[in-house]
Amino acid sequence: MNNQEIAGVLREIGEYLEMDDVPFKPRAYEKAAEVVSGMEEEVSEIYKKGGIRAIEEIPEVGISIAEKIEELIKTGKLKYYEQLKKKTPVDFPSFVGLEGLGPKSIKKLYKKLGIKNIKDLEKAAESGKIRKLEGFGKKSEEKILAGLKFVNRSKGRFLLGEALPLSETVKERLSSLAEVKKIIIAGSIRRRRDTVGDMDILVTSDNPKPIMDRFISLPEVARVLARGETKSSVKFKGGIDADLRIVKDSSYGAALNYFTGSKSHNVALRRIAMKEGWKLNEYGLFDKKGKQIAGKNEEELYKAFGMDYIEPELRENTGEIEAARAGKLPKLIRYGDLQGDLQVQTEWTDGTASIEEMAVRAAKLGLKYIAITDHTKRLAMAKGLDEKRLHDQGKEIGRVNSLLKKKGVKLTVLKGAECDVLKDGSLDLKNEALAKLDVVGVAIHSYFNLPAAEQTKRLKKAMSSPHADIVFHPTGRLINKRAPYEIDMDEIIAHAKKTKTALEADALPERLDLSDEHVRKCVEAGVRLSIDSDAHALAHLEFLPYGIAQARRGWAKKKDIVNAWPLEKMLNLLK
DNA sequence: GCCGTTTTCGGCCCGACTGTTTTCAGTCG
Repeated sequence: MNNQEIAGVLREIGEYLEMDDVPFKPRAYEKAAEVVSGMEEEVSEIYKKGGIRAIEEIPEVGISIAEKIEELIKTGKLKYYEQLKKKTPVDFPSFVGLEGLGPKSIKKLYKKLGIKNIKDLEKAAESGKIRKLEGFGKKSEEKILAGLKFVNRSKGRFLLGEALPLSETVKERLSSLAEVKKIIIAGSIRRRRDTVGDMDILVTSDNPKPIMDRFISLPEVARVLARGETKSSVKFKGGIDADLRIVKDSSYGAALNYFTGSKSHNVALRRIAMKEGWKLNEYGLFDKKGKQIAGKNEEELYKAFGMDYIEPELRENTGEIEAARAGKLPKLIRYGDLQGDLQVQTEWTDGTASIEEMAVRAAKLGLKYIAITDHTKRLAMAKGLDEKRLHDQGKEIGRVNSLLKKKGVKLTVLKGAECDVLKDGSLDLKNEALAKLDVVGVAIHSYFNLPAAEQTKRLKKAMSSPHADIVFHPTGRLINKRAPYEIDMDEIIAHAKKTKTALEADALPERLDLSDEHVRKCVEAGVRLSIDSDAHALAHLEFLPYGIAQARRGWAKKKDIVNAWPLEKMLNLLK
């Protein structure tokens, strides 16, 4: 049983308990489910290694939930869950994505109309049975029918690479209104999570009405979910939901902090406020007498808590609060800190632009060097380079470098390759060819389904090559499309340290491997990272900030990133 | 049911919006 399945059962138990108005327990199960579903390591593996004791070590999991997880792992079933399900046999997962229906309403619909799943619900709504129910009405029925049309479109999370540009568009459209004083995109987009569930927009104004009017009638809006004086919610045509909140300027910092989250970061701050006898909400930080202590801006807010300013990317309640109190937050790599890009493909293989075009664009973006890393011969589909063509490409790179020099462009093009890792872990090109390159990335493009032990061994062997400088896209995931291949990342990180191989934080928005957690482990282990665009076209060179964002989320500093160093120093850091 | 600078009991974040209500419950983030 995998983490998502375990989390699903825990979440459902929470819903059943909520249904019966059980106090506090629903939140406990919900929190445990959230933690389990967000874990990198399989709980079943943790159990295998350390038994029930190790499961109890998981945050938000105590003895009682640990026992239930143990039963799930051992038998694939859970008696407690089955009893709850027997009592109220509703199919909770089928209701996911339908707004406005929680456990209480679902229970009522089951008790009164025998509705068990979303199909039953649709029938009942269409035949007008719901509007007659006590506590429901005509509007509730209409809302359900309208919601049903969107259920399948809005499942799952969205790529940061989709949500961020859309949020910029919305921001621009609203900024033109004279009533808008400040406008900023908050939420998980501001924290730069690799995927986001929705879009949070914060505006300060003394006259919210015209802003709300404009917001709910934006051309991107498919449906208005709620509309109030200070808060409105819409669903955009692409399926993503967006909330707009409007507060007074004096509450800007508190509101921004509140709407940036994460939820658990906010809860932790509020706990601290409570201990001081203060109150923290989206309008400010208030003392016992209700007098505002802070809230105009975030810097002031954190200062009032005796903390250094915490960058949004760190606000996940994973130690940043303690570090900020102790003055020990890392000085994160900044968005302009990269000097080069070490993974760039061209028309020599599956890219669309020439070496020269890529170089000129990269220089325009302020980079000082790029490595041309086309695919190698095993990837025949992508016209992978053999030793001969790689040699020819080297000559072309020489020509481009002298041309750039003549033109006064201050950028160096490096010779490289994205060398394919064969099934047995050996590399696709001869050592003599690899030895002539400045930068060798190694990458897995085949046999994604090997068992973890074998896949780990395979990649470790590739990393042991004296020429392997960087592991490109080291998890192989495509977000929402392809799971990462099974690999023991802890072992890979340890081997990277031993062999002085860098791991790549791939900046392509649908890849973004490594995850923030991986980055943090690398940083703690002293393993260097490279942040590369993995560009296959000119426009892709602009993806680098997405990679920087994940590195920041993993607490990476400038010195942890090989391509944040000047050219000479960077080359020295490679093997 | 979990957690602990409140540490084995007694707390548990806080507020907006909606719809069906005459004062509030449910849902959401």
